[in-house]
Amino acid sequence: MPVDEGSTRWLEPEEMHAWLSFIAGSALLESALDRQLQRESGMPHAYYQILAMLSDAPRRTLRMSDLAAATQSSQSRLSHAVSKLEGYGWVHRSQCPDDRRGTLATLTEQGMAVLREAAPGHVRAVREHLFDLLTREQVAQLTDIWQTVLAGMRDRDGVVATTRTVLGEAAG
Amino acid sequence: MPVDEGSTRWLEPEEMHAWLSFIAGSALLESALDRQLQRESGMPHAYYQILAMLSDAPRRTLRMSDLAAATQSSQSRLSHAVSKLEGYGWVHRSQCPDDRRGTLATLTEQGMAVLREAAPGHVRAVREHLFDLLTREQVAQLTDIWQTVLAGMRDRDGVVATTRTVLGEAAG
DNA sequence: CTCCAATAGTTGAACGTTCAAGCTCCACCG
DNA sequence: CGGTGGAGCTTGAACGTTCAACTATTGGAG
Repeated sequence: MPVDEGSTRWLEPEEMHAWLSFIAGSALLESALDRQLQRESGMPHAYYQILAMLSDAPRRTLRMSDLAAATQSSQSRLSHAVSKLEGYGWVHRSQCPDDRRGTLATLTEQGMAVLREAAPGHVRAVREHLFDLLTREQVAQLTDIWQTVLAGMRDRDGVVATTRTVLGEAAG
Repeated sequence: MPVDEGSTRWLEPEEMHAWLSFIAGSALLESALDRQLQRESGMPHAYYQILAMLSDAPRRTLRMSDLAAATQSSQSRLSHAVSKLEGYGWVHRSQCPDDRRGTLATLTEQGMAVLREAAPGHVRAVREHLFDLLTREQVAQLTDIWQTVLAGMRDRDGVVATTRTVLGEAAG
């Protein structure tokens, strides 16, 4: 229940325009990517990200909590997702040696193969809908903007969001 | 099923960094907004957007298809959502006079009241997580980037995405 | 005028996510 | 060393979205 009344700093026209542009653009972009992946590889973008992060990790293995942080998903969401991926045979769960509460998720050979199949189409879509439309400068600006937002999150919520390193071309 | 092999233009390091930053930042931002709205006003961000768009329309009324375009949602998604909102008494459906296939959605007084209650907290969250962290210049860059993306979508898919005008301070 | 493709909207089932609860195990304090 | 708070993960139900039908209506083309 909002308390405010009177003291609200509404968005200024330029901010409102920026906000509507971002909301609209990013929603359409995300749904385009989701549809492309669903159509050509039978998985949502979120699952692709899980596979991609795993593919880039040492031994293609990550602890559930690290994988959750790397994909910006809740533990619950990740747990459900990995169950599904495990059902497909794309990911394998095992017990964490040093911490018996822990679970390790490993990308299987089959999962790797699926990812390799999916990657080119996905990258093409990302290019087509985003990077091929932007200048080098805009790419740099995009990075700065979202790094700033991420830094803000970290300051607020205490350290989270361990945006993993490169991930390279997911299917190297 | 991807065809490619060999000819894929992978993302360059700067693009990869931009991509991961954007994906992570926007996901965390969106989920922060969703949680704030759910907690303080009992509705997801998508529903807020529907109410906001209606509040800004003449007679607080929009045709379903226009409302769908304005909120970047599929007709199906909107139809389900409006059913829910109608159940709460926040939106009212009526038949379109000029086109008997059409349906009009109108924001009720009660819906307007709920939106007015929700708006300050939502705007505060948007500021806190985004605009208060960015410079004026970055706000302008953000706008340009996403307008470019939207233009790309329109070129590709043929005209869609009628990003409505201002929407003002949703609760004027 | 009659057809017929296209447009507008809805519906139900399948899917993925959130939320709250629960379980196991670790860590640390006394 | 027993106890307790918290971390790590999972589960099931509720929720919102997608997908694929399906109905009803419109706007031409012949």
